[in-house]
Amino acid sequence: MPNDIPSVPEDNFRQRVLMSIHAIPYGKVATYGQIARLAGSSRAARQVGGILRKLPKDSSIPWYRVVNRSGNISLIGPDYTRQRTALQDEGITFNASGVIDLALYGWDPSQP
DNA sequence: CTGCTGACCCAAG
DNA sequence: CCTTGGGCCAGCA
Repeated sequence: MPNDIPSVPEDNFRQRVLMSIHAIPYGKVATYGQIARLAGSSRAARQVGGILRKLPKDSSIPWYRVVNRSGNISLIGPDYTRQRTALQDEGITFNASGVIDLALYGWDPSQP
């Protein structure tokens, strides 16, 4: 059983990824794998990052609310700082290792 | 069409 | 805890 979502195959994967990210609530974060799953391709976590890389700067999408499985920011350099600052502005805290506590700030789509 | 790439993830050791 | 190795799959040259 290879796939998760059989229907709506016409939808662009990209569009659904962006939609899923847009649904992340303020003050919460989601992982790349989580977004991939929500977009219908549970194993396309890598692609999520690829899409975000190409994202326009003036996008209304909260790209910074996406982190990797360990609760860490995958970006490097100035981009790392930009994302971290944006998250801290929403009240999200990092531990000494620069890791977000996903049990605390991880988004659970089934919870309002 | 083929091949390489990567803001990832997981299981083993 | 860390390191390896393999898998995945949408873009892009």
